Amino acid sequence: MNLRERKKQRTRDALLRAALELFATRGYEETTVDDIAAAVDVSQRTFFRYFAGKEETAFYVPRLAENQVVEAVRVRPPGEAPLEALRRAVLESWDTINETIEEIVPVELHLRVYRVIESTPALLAAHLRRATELEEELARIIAEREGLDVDADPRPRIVVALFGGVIRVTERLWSAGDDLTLEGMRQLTAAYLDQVGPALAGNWRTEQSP
Amino acid sequence: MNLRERKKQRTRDALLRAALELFATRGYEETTVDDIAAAVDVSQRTFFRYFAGKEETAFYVPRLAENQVVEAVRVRPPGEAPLEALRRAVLESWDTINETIEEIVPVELHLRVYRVIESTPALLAAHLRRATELEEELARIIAEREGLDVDADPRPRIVVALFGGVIRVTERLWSAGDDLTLEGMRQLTAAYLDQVGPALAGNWRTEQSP
DNA sequence: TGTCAATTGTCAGTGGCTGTCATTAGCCTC
DNA sequence: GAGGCTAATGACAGCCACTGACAATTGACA
Repeated sequence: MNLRERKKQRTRDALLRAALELFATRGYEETTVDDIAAAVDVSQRTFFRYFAGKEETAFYVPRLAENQVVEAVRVRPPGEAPLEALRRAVLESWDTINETIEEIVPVELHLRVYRVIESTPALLAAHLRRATELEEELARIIAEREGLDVDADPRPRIVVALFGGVIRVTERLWSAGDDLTLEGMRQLTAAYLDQVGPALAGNWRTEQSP
Repeated sequence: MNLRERKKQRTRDALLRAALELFATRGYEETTVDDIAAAVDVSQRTFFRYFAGKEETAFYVPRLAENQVVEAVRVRPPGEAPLEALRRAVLESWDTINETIEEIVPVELHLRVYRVIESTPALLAAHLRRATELEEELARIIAEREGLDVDADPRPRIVVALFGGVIRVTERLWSAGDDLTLEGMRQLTAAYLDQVGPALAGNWRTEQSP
């Protein structure tokens, strides 16, 4: 790796870290791109040469996690039912996500930024859009597993929509709660996915939820 | 109603219509607030006194439709299963949405704008965020119907997440297709909601989807 | 070492959006 | 119906995200 390449890498890392640190402490809207650039001592223009926009820095780490989930789903044995495959893939990939994140920024910082994403309208909106793109990708993978055509059979997209919906609900509840650890998120997700069956079964009033 | 009030109403309507017309023909990003203001012959500042932002104009009509759906769910007889109540509420309220829209703008214009929303990243993101807020509201209504506590029992949110997910899928498919009528949307939604059961049932490979 | 190409900084400009203040226009009372 | 009051508007200045263009710098490589 060149000196040039190394320098670029260092600038990129520095910008990313400075941005996330500022978002986590001061808030997203309260942080200007000039602030970030100044923290790393480069021009504002240089920031935009590394990131397409302020948003991109906030979603850099989450994107890594998402990619990992997609890979995990791809690798699931084809015998499993779709929802089961999705369930195992998330829970499993979150067991190893820690290291992936820590290579870039402290996990603790990432979790604080995650909370900022959930509580900042503009970021939440962007997050949800990314999520639907992810769902489309997952639907295609599921369809392929089952030997179906995504555009002809609604079922892959429906299952993925259900799954994605549950994930979003847990994300929101987790970020609003006070157990802001990866383990807490994992448990909440597992618990909610366990409730999918009961939620879709007959009469709720006859049986209490655990 | 005052002359003053009437004038305000006319300005608001004119701004809204001008905005939607421009979005539908030229595109959202290609339309500046100055363009909209100029079309109505008011200052840009005045535009921002009527609407919080450019986005708000794009979502004015959709918000009317959403409110109608929420009301329809509220009014559903408590005997119905949650998912069934949601299903009937949407399909039913879409039967009468036509008139509600036409009071503000031509339905045809609204449908064109809707397509712009789905194909413009920034608008799609905002739309999805609004949708999750709507889902939260629906979850509370469902919970109340069933005599449950939304924050203690995951099932209301899960059902609503599934429902919302299916709606989003159909919205996307509809706007990407070529039958851009309310009736087409209605049928697509009904068809997809009918597939929820099959999608969640056992082995997809044994039974073909209709 | 000198040449070439990539990286960066500077500057100017656009578009969304906000605060401020003076002007205008409808409203209401005497 | 004149005049004072208040709400609506316009004009202006400014912030922030983002982009294009061009010049200056800096690493790469012969």
